[in-house]
Amino acid sequence: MKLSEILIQSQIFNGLDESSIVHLLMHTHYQMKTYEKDEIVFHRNQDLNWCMLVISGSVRGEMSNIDGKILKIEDINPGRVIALAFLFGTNTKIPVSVVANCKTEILRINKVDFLRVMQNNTKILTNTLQLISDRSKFLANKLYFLSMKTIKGKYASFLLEQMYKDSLAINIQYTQEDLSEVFGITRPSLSRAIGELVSEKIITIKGKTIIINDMQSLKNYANQ
Amino acid sequence: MKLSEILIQSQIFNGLDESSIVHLLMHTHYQMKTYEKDEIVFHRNQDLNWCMLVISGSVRGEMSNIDGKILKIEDINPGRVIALAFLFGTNTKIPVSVVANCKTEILRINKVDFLRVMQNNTKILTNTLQLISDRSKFLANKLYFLSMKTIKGKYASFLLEQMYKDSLAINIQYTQEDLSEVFGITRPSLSRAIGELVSEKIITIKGKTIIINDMQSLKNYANQ
DNA sequence: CTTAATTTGTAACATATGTTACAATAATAA
DNA sequence: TTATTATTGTAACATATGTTACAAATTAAG
Repeated sequence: MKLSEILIQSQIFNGLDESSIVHLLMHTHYQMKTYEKDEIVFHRNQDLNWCMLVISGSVRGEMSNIDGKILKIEDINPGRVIALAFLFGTNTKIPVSVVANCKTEILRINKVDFLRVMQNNTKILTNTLQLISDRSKFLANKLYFLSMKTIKGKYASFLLEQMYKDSLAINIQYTQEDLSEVFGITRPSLSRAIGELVSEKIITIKGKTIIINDMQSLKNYANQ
Repeated sequence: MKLSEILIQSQIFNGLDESSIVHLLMHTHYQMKTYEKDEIVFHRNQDLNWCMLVISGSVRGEMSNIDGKILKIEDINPGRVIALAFLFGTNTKIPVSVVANCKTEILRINKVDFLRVMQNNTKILTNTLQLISDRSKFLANKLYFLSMKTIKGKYASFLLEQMYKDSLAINIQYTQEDLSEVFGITRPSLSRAIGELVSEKIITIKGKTIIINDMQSLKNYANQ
């Protein structure tokens, strides 16, 4: 697949046609870089001067502290720019770490070059503005999720988000280990919380399927 | 004080001269609105379609849940735009509530008008980009602060931030009540944590002055 | 199908933080 | 100064979450 064909589907170049993208690439310094599974793309508090677009594979943004506690922020899949929301601030230190989930190809554009492109192209600029704004909202909601909810509340919110078409049976594709990192808690604590929801007869678990028995109580836990 | 004189010092119009600002105002629909102390400017999850610039007074951004838990995000003082980082996203719901700290005057510009102004003025646009980017970083750091640190760690970080010119004596102007809302915890818990830092001889308290006795241990708690 | 690896449940205990209530102290107003 | 209000310290207890360890169950690999 040609690079421009991938870029045409990216968030940041959304709305541009292929010829514009090809033209942009010709006048920009860029390079491709490949990361292996679990390779660190950059560390929290490192300076970042690249606009990095995921071409293939996947990376994750996460925070960890000295005690080994891990908080996974999100996965970043092809077509998305890494740390876009942090790129134009007054200092260049990035507040998250980014790690490759698997073998991943990343397109790197020099930050100054990217700034120039953005200022010359209204579409890219409004895309950027919208993307950063959405990211701020994402972070603010994450803040609420992480510091205002109990573990049962987090799991309840998660289930309600995963619901599809009002069906009360939800198929879960994440392990408890995955979820505990996203919730910023330990795995046994999550397991206990789920066990309590089951013994309160609010949910029933059948393999990878969760059935909601008592929607009202679940919503109360999720406080929504 | 004339409106344009205030705006010239605002973050968003930073770098523009007075005549440009006067010209902008002439071609924009705006209005002034006054809020009394503790009046709600808008609620979490409310739709916002205004660019709101604080002219005088002060408001605070906060989150609260059904159980009455309050998490104060920050104070917003004159010259700053409220919720700027959330204004350009794909949905218009704002993830925080904003409340007036005291009698506050706010300049409201219609969001569509503001978008037009921004697109016609590179300086305002780059200002906006930088401000939103800084806000994202602020939120991400807040996330780390709130979910990766213990209470003692939060207070230690707070003290280290408050240090001025390597002086080991710090003057605190906040009450424990204030701090507990910013830390997202209860006041007695904060008091206990501070008491422990004192009995561990890491800090000494003399009225509103805190003296750091053991910088290394304090930094360990702050994990930095 | 069998074995190995991963995932989950769970128990016993440790620790951090919340809750409530009240006294001690400090700051402010009368 | 005195009275009032705001702030802080603190105790006793409740609850939520972390820690460690291991067995049971499930899934993947040979």
